[in-house]
Amino acid sequence: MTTPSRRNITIRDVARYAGVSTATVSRVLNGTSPVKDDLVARVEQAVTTLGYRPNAAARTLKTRKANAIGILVPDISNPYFMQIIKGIEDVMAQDYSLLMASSDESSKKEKRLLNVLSEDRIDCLVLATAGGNDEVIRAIDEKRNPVVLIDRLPDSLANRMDSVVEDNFWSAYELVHSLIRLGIQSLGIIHGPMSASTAFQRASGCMSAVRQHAPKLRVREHLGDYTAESGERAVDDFLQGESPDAIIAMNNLMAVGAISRLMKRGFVIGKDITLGSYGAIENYLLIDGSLRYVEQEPRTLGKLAGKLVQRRLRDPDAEVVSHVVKQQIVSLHR
Amino acid sequence: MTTPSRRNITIRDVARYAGVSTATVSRVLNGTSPVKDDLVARVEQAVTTLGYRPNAAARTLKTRKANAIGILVPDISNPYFMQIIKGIEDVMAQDYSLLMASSDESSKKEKRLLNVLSEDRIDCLVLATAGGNDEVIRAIDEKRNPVVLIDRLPDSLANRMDSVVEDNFWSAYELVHSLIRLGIQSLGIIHGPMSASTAFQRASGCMSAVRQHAPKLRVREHLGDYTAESGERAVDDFLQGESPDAIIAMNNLMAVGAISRLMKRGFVIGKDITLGSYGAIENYLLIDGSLRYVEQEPRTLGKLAGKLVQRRLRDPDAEVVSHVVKQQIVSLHR
DNA sequence: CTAGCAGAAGTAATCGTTTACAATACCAGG
DNA sequence: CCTGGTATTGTAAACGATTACTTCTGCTAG
Repeated sequence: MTTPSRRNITIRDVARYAGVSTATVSRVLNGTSPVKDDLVARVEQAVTTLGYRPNAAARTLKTRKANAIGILVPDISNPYFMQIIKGIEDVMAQDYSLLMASSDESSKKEKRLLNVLSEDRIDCLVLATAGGNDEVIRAIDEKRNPVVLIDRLPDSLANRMDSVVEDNFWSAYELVHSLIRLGIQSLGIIHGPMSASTAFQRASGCMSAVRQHAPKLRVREHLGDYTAESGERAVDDFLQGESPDAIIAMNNLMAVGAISRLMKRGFVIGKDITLGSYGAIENYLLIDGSLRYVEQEPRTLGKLAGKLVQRRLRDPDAEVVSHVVKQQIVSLHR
Repeated sequence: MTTPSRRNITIRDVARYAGVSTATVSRVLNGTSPVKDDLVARVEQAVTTLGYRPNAAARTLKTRKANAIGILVPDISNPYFMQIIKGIEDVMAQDYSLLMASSDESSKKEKRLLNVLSEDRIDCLVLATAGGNDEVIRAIDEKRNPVVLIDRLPDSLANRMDSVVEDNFWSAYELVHSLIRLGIQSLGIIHGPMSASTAFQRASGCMSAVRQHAPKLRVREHLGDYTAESGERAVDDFLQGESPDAIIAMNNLMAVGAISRLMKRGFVIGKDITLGSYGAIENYLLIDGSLRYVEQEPRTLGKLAGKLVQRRLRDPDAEVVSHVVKQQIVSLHR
């Protein structure tokens, strides 16, 4: 019905109803200092009968604690980030609300969201940056509230704030290396957008493995943007010429796009062509064919980030921590 | 670094720096009333050099507008709800922050989150309820801020607040009907948890179709909980006895579980057994085999919800709107 | 018997905005 | 040159909590 009855019940109403002062009500509610049992009872009574709920804005204004943490990721519909968020939730959600936003891999949108989030509505920001906002981010971390970087770590921010990232270089290196050991002669690599630090590091890892272990490997590269569509386009691109022995996609979504395109074109994955992916693919167990991928464990990563947040909130001056988590290379067969 | 320099820049600092009153600064910032050009310039100058950001809590306290909307769903990692959120974002995100939370299909957790969200931190709540909190929800809608129900619509809340739901009964009916027309003799149905209104309505639809079109159909039912694991258990359950001609799962995740289990057991979907699902399955195009499902279009649903939110915010006393969107039955073959 | 103190409750200032209201300046008409 | 209006700007009171500080008990120890 959404009826009026505007003007909410305030702590004053409760105080009046219980015949005590607002200070006492506040103390009962927060347990900040002892209150006689009978008064406690009267206050609690009043709270429930009036249906009082404290006003978060007022409390935040006064205490400078928002009891919320912000999470800003490039693509909230990507299961990878979703799992990270779940991980953070695992650790934080009892005491904090999570304010989430998605930049859609756009620096501009990210900037807008960063500005909104830094209007004192959160206590800490967990951020996987789309890139291009290093200055703003640094300013937020220094002036507003601590930032914990996840997944993406631009050089200019490294060691200036807490972070949890993967060993992208190493994992990509190992992934390519493992394909090389299979004896492939040609390889197609689908890169992510170079504005993302992960894409850049993974690309370096790939190239390094090639240089070191198979300098004569015929490599073709396609610059994607971490979306499934760009994975499809990459495959179309590669299949223009002689089809490569193997294709690797530098994130899960592009791998999905690639697989779907390959299957549509009649390839049997793991037989006609070898496929590698940085990151697991949801429901991949449903597919016939084999896949080699870097196992990312985003939920663990999220938990780590959550712990860093807690630590940082507890002690704002603790020294900066940078976690670099190592991944496994996994082979899946059916 | 997270250095101190605590005490943020306030509107007072800006006013002082620009040599005007706080009222003028506020007016420049919000464009609420005309200000002479030179003052505007000086204020803007001050804002940028000082790096001023308004304090959202103070503004919310004063204006009673949080510029945020809350979204509470039973499972934020389910792509279905994720797409709904995307849809809401499409419509709302320019002007509002989205505060999201997941109840994990638990009434208790939902209640806690409802309480937190209703502490005046949002202007409107979009809710897919896990069930069991009808009273609390009604109170929030009446006393705190408007609620728009999505996906789930408990009877006791129908017509009391805005809603966007699917025609669950009809869709489930049609899905079963379409299988019956294939000439199946036996059917396994994997239900969702009856605390969810959708599960109940879908179950009714299924049963009604059976009664009406194939009263002699051998039906077996399994009570799941909308998770993939429960889909797997259901298949195990069904395969204890004589395996049914067809199995349908009443949501996407349970269908994923069922498919995965069936494939593991060597069934070729669409050949050895017919599969139906309420809701599409991400990346299903990757699978060999055919599937018949109810196409849900969650993103559209989210957009509709977003529009209702906007309308409700514009006019709190507008009459209650209930959208019931119809679905298509889709057949997918490979 | 009273000073002193601890415990419990109340008073009122404060957080950073917005905005009703007051004040001021400027200008035209008489 | 004064009056009344309009256009800007300023002053200060809210919004609803928390909390430093004050006040008021009642009790104990000297």
